[in-house]
Amino acid sequence: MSQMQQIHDQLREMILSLEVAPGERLTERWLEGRFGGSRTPVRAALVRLEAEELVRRDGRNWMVAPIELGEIAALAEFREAVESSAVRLACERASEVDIDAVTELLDACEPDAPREEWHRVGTDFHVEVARLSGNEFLIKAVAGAMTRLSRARWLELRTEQSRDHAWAEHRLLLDLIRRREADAAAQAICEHIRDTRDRLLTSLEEDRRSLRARGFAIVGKA
Amino acid sequence: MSQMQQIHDQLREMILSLEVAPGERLTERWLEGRFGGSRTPVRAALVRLEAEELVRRDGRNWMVAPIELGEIAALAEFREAVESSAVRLACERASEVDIDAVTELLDACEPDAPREEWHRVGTDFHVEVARLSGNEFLIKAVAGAMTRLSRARWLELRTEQSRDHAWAEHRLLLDLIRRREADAAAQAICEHIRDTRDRLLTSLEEDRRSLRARGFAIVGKA
DNA sequence: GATACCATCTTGGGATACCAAACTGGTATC
DNA sequence: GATACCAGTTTGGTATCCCAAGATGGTATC
Repeated sequence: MSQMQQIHDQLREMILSLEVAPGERLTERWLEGRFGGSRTPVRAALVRLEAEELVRRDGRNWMVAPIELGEIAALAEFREAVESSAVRLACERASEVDIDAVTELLDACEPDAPREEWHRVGTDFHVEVARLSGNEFLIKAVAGAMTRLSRARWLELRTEQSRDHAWAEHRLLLDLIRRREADAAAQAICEHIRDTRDRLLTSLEEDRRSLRARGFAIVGKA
Repeated sequence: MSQMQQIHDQLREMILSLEVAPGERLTERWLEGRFGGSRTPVRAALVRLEAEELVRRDGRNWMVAPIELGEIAALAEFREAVESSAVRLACERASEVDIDAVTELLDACEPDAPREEWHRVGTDFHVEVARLSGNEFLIKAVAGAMTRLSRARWLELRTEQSRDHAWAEHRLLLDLIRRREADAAAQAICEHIRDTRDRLLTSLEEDRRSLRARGFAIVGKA
């Protein structure tokens, strides 16, 4: 694999895991030293990450994309559009075995699994459901949206109840798809998305001060 | 503006205007000579265009993205999801003056306007309608989808009737938005999208042979 | 005549050197 | 004391050089 790929993947991981703070400034020379490549692959990686909107230009400089509260509401709206359509198509097209595979994804998450695991599966679930639609554009749109939400979801302090609640919604959704109840499934996912949005916004708004103190740029208002 | 920007914009224009053929191989050194910059900005521009999926890797080489027939059907599905939601939100949120502005966009296109003009307005219309939703993600999704369709739309031989037909559908849609009839408007745009898809696929399938002869890679099947 | 192999050339990947613009800190002047 | 200005430093933008891998074409061998 090329160095550019490696740098891209590593920096991406650092951003998503909040190892580098949202809003933090990045210099090409620091990254050069950090990853041991020269500026050429570093810049290529930055350009790619810019396209994924994980990194942004601030004048002439680079910065890690801040978390924008206003974006979370808009993203929920977008997800409703895309995911409800994906779910409807999934009801028409998904095979039993493919649906079962997604169910197993949920089951694989033990109650005492580490937080990383829950976070990852919570993201992957939506992408995998989108994949049941068979439409590449819907899949990519969902994957992109979940990436954008990833850091906010990580910051959300999740109680065991709210986690169980979300998982119950996931299982309900899969059941509806399996029974090919398109309208109900679409409605279920829309409600789930709105639930998530509300929990995220409440949580971030509450913790905004302390997150700022950790150097995280949480900007805008819901 | 930086050279990278210039090269990016120029090459993008060349691709969208079919000045370079879909599927054509691009070498960094050729672009270097063509645009008068060095390889560094050329490569940065290519990476950006790759992110927009106008350019693609073919092994280690670069190529102009081919036109894929299978993509057109999937894109129509995606557009239905995104644009119908955008239109519904537009019915809730768009101001009269904003709707009027989009109407003027259509009116500005004289019957004897050059083909480029019709093509551009036909694309912009959908983006501007999406803009009425006020949701950045929906706007970007529509803009991206229209970009992906741009070259296929250009290749379509359009009769004056089919052009008038499309324009009538556009006007109908705006009227429905103005009257805040969300369901009807959403249905109208879905029908319009399906009409467009059918016309595109028919046209491309028919002309496939001659387009191939011009060196255009039209791959896959609908 | 076909095929396997080798020299050569092309091409993208990466490293580095240089430049210009922006920022920083300090100083001198009002 | 405030402000305007200047030198030094940092940083991204660009050009260019080197390298390894892959493509090419020609030749020798069977």
